[in-house]
Amino acid sequence: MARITGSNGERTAAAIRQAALRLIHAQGFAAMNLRELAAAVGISPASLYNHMTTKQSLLFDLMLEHMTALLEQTDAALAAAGPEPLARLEAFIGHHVLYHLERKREVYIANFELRALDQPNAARIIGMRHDYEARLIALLEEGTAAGLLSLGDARISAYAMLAMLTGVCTWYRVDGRLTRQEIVALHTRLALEGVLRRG
Amino acid sequence: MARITGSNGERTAAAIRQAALRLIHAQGFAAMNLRELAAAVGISPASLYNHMTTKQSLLFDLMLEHMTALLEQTDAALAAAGPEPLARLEAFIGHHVLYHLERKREVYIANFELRALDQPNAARIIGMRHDYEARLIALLEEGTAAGLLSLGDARISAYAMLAMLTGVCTWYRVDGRLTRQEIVALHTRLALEGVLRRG
Amino acid sequence: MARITGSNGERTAAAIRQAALRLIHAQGFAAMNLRELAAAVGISPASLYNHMTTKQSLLFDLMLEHMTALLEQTDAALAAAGPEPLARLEAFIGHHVLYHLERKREVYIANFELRALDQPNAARIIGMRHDYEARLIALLEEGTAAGLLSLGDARISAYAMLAMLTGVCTWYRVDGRLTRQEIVALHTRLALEGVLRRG
Amino acid sequence: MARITGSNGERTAAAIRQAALRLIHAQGFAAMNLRELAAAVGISPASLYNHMTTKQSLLFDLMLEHMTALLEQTDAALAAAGPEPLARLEAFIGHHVLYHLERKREVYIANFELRALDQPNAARIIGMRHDYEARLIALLEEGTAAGLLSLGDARISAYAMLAMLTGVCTWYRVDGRLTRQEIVALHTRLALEGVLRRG
DNA sequence: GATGAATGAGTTTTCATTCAT
DNA sequence: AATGAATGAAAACTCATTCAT
Repeated sequence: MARITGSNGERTAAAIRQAALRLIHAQGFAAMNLRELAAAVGISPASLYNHMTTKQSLLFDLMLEHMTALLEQTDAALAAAGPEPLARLEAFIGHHVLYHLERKREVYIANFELRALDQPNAARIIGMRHDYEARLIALLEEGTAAGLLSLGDARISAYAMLAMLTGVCTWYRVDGRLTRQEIVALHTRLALEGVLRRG
Repeated sequence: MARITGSNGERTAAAIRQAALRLIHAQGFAAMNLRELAAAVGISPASLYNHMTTKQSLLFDLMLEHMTALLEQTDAALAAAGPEPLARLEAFIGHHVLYHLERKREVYIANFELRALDQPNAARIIGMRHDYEARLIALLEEGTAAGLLSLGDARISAYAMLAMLTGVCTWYRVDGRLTRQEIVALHTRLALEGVLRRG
Repeated sequence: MARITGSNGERTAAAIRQAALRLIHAQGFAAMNLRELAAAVGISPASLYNHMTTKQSLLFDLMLEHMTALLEQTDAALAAAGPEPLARLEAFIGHHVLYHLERKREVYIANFELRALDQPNAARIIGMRHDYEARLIALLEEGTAAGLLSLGDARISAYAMLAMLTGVCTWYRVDGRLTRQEIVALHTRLALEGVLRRG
Repeated sequence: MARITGSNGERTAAAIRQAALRLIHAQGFAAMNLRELAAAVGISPASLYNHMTTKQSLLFDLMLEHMTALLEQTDAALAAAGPEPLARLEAFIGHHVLYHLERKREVYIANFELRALDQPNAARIIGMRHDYEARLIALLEEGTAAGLLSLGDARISAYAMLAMLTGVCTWYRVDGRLTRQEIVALHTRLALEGVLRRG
């Protein structure tokens, strides 16, 4: 008999993912233990294994889901932005900041728990991250080619911009002083001013 | 009779600190185990305890030494820069990047292993970090008051700048393509352009 | 679905308690290690922790169970003895000796491992022991008030009697020369003669 | 060059013995560690080994010294008491109580840390203890032969008396309510009444 | 799908002891 | 006689994982 969508099993699996995101973000993957995770979900440690294969695979699944979503949504945002280089760069920045505000835990984990991944898993995530960085580098090069930007070095500039824009994950609080739009605007300016070519 | 300076004891203690920096940076504090650390130093795990009290205190000592040095050296750099707001801001940025290039492991650890500290220890380090951030915020405010800068928000701008400038720790390699001076120059421009007031 | 009574879990827990009594009695709490205990039960050291929280709590549980039983059974024996002071004193002595013959290990542990308990745990057991001593002191005072006993000091006499009567734990063997009844009779006489008032 | 009596070495050795008595009595031999002992004496753990060979031998030496003194002093007390059986029994009891009041820690240790001794050491101390018990058993048998005492069983009576008389170690405080003479008198009566033959 | 019980391998830390100085 | 540093062995306890039910 087929189980209906949102069945107990699926709900438990989702709860595990949510709790894992919270705990890994708060304590780090190595410091999170499965007893805690199980307790946070309200099941026994043994039951966790009905929904995941190993602790390692749980981490990998979380990261993979995040990187996949990030790449897809970024491509969608760029597609919607049209062909103009500056508009595309702004679209990238805007999407990056918004996504990072909304999914700061996934982002943090994907950035800082890479070292906790086994080799094949790590390689896969690193590859996706390179893909992502490549999109920004390409945008910077397009802009430079179009005479709109001026940079010392496209790769290093891209890294610096990503570090800055990703920094929001560190301090953002949903109930903070600034609205998301203000944060996006502020960061867009901070990022763009550093690369715009001046008359 | 006093032991000679540079005795085996002191050398061992220094070797432990160096190895700990390397291992914690590479794997994270929770994932580093004391067997590994001892092996890296060439002593037995038990001998570690002739030079530290607990694993936790080792981490704290490493962080405290770093934050103390960072604050002292920053103050020295600002003192040397004289009174001019822009010169002072540039001095801060330049020192920050250089320090972070040279001590990327300490920096990385101090940023990402805060969660591994016990409460009282964490509070102390967080306090020092606030002191550091406060210096940049003050510089931004001085510059704004002097009509030289224009920012959306001093605190958020400071955070964004620090995130960007600290990002070098992530990818910097001693034998990389760019010289330190190039990296400093590149980041100084990226950071300053975002906040300078335009005619 | 509820687990059946006497399940493996309960049986294991009981086996741990029995083995712990034996080992602590033979070697002392500090000298007993959990490897030995686990081996005696036939499980791995890690499995011990499915049935206890810490080594310390194991000791406390053992002592608490014993003191609770001792107080309850003593009260039952006194209740059964009726109101006559001498009969009550004899009932106390008889019960004390029999209980101590039967549970010599618990008694020994409760007497000599108090120092191994953490402060709050120790205070609780010491309180129960005072309750027990208070019952004998009260009996001695009743007997004195009724003109049946004559003592130098009720408290010291009670301590001396308890020391003597508890001494059986030191040398008693189930297969020894004397029957329990003989041992009880002998000690009742030794104890009573020292306090009876004479014509 | 010969060292003068009371030299530093001897004083340290004596301090170690005193501190060891205190710590073993308070915590038990297995629970006392040599770091603590060294700290109590004010030297380093390594220095302990200039005055003892092993932790085990320290315990044995303490016990041996005590048992030797106990046997010698008992014999002296009996010799002084003359030939009369009751006088000798009283002398034994009086001496036992006084000695146990004065050296309660040695006594306690000798009684309860036997299990911590290695086999050959344990056998030697147990032998001396049997010698001591034999003296009381002999006194009880002499008294019975002389028609002065009446006992159910000389050995068990001796054990019970020793347990009672040794009990003072448990609660005696130098600054307590009763004088030593009162404690001796009280225990002499408690012990004798239980065994005296009645017309 | 859930779980109590079990476990091998590992963790940090302690300990008695040694030894060069 | 004293000690800082070192250490093998062991301690209590934790952890991810398994499995019968």
